[in-house]
Amino acid sequence: MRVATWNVNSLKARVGRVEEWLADVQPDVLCMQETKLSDDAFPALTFQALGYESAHHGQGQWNGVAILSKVGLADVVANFADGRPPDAEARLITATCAGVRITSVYVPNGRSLDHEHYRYKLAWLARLRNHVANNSSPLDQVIVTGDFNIAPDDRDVYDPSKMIGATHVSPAERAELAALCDWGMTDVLRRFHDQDKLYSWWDYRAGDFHMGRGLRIDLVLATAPVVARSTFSIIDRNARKGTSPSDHAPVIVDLAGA
DNA sequence: ATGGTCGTTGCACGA
Repeated sequence: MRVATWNVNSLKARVGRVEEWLADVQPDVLCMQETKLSDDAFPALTFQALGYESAHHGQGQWNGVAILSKVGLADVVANFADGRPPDAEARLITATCAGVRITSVYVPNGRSLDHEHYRYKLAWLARLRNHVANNSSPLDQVIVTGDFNIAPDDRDVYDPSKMIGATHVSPAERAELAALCDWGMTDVLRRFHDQDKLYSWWDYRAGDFHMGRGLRIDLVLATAPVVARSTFSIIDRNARKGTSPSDHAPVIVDLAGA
């Protein structure tokens, strides 16, 4: 079973690239972020023609998350399932695919440490942890994947000195991510690759992709039963090349068995 | 020299 995540930065602008990539890589499950579509505008038929069921939680213009699956898509829950008023922004969707409870997340960017949006980011991360802990056990097969807008470690940053005082690396947001991992999840790519310079996002400007200036902020977190099945993981940086790419590359994880 | 692009929308702003 091949599971992938990709922040597509507008599915309307990217649907051709996504179709091409699906045909090439053949994931069983693809979690997408930043579809920037209303549910009405989501191209479900396009994905159905490629053999995928889909679930989308969108708001139009901004945000928007989706899950595509060839291996079943059950018990779909849009937004948080914690009994509190729903988050105003469309940033997570959860479904069960072949026995794995999978959440596609688009964590708030934060903008800057002194911005209201950064407080929203931290509160959102705490709520995500609560959502996961209250709806699943670390002994279950659980994946939380997407654009976390957090670089877990300085290895995941092209130049840590340029990120001092910035979002994506602050101790508070890294602590939130660590707390989710402490609950029982592992950053799967790091089970297979220890080295630095593995990035999943590069700014469109200044030739950052070509110059190797990126961040690893798109993560696949999984509980131990999923990690035990994992056989391979890679960031597909080829998908960042060519005409009209997203500014993010997909991250792929392969699992043994169904 | 501290820029640079893309997406949304609409002539600015978010990432």
